Amino acid sequence: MTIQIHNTLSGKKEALLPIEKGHVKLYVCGITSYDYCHIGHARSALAFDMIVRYLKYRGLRVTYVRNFTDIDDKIITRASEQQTTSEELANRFIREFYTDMDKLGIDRPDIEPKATEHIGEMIRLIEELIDQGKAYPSGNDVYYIVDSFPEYGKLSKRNIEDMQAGARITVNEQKHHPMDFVLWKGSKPGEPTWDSPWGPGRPGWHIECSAMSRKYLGKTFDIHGGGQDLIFPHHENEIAQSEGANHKPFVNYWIHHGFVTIRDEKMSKSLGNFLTIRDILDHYHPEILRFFIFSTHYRSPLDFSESAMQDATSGLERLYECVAAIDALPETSATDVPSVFSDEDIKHLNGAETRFQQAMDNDFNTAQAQGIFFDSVKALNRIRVKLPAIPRTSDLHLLKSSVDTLRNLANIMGLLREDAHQFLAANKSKLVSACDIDIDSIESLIAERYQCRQARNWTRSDEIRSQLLEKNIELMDGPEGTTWSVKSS
RNA sequence: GGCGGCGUAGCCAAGAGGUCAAGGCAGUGGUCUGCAAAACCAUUAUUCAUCGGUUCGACUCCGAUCGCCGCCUCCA
Repeated sequence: MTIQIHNTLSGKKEALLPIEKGHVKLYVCGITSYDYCHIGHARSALAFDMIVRYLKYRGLRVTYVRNFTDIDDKIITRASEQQTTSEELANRFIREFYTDMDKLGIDRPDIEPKATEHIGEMIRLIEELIDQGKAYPSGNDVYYIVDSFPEYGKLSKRNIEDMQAGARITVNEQKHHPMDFVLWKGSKPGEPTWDSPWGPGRPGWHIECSAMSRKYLGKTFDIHGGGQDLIFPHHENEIAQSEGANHKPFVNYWIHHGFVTIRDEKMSKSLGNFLTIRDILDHYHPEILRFFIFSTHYRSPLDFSESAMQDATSGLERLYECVAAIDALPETSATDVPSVFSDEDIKHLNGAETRFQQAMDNDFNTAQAQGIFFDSVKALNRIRVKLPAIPRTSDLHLLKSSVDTLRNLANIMGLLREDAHQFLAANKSKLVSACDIDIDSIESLIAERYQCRQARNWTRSDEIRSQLLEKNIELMDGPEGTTWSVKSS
């Protein structure tokens, strides 16, 4: 069984066959660093984090490169607005990016090149293109000759004529052809500049990825990824530059993930529906965001809403409740009682990892994989409630090893990493802070109710129950005493 | 206008030419409980936007229609 990946280039799922056996080379377009990251950036980083973890779990070596665009028009504009330099602004938001990524528990890529540290490589690549007659200087700029690359449009499945018919291309007298795109921009006074054979200037956006991927991964590598909006023009232009200069296929598999929407609209600042990662992390545990993001396949659109996050919270808590309950069980016990496992339970639990792999092999279907987690939880809970007061030791072992497997698989999506008991307690205290009552009052009411219950004073006992319920606090009487939780509205 | 994608139960979301259309959330009935909650058991789409076609057989393939979304300008 091989891993199947949906390849944007072919529009089909294809078996992943790395160029170098057992070693996948992956390049992902990272952020342009001029503002705080939003939930869409989180989805991107999370999707590739999951993909890298899964590839590694499947025994592959991965070299993962993700760049920072730290020079570009937006950065220059924002820097001047804030009366700072592009460099300071870009570095500041790279630090903020790391803060967010760390909170989300995202592993660092192996190499994180910055555009400004690879100006030389870009200039060299542009020179190669000019030498081959595929680019031309014009004014202070250098442009790529789109007509020199007959396959232009093969990734985004469009052709030059159709796009011109769209007539949304800004007129630029410097260009010989309206579809030609800039490789090097001559700088205006006051802008950051680098010396080049064409005078002082800075690189165009697309050239950095061609130059940096070639440097770190070679002329042809396995996977290139990014958001769906990058297919055109960014990735199309990268192909034109790289294949134009190298005369070799640039990338074998293109992976593009879908957008995060809010009320079914793409996030944008102009619509005012822009949510930063830190906005969300103020209200939700990072694993809840991860659970939410992985509840939909990475290529589908994902609509953010409070109620969707509420569902994700409930779902993740269900997983953690199960883990916490089994963690609380003793390690060993009597050995001579009969097992409470049914053959079906055993089959279910033992087959979980295989079914997980089948789901994930199929273009990283995390939504389906999550369903398998719940199947395991259901089996685990079913067994747990059947456990006698003194259970069979081998039953305990089987429960605990199944939970280990569950944790191990969930970890690929960055889930179930926390101590289950602590996770639930932390979530509870976060929720209770939104309620009109504090933990001490809850505890003292529970103590009072305990006395009432001892005295079989059910009237007062129920009074306390409903009194707390009004504050959204739900009581649960168990054999070990009364516990409470915050009711999800 | 061009290109791409989507339309599956109250909501979210997998699946895929052929025994029962995953799973989650919500709901209902039951077990448990002094009463509850959680958990467990049972139950909730004769049907996969609509209409045609291919096929022994389609929700899954093809075509058309309707609706929604994205890209074509910076964008994850």
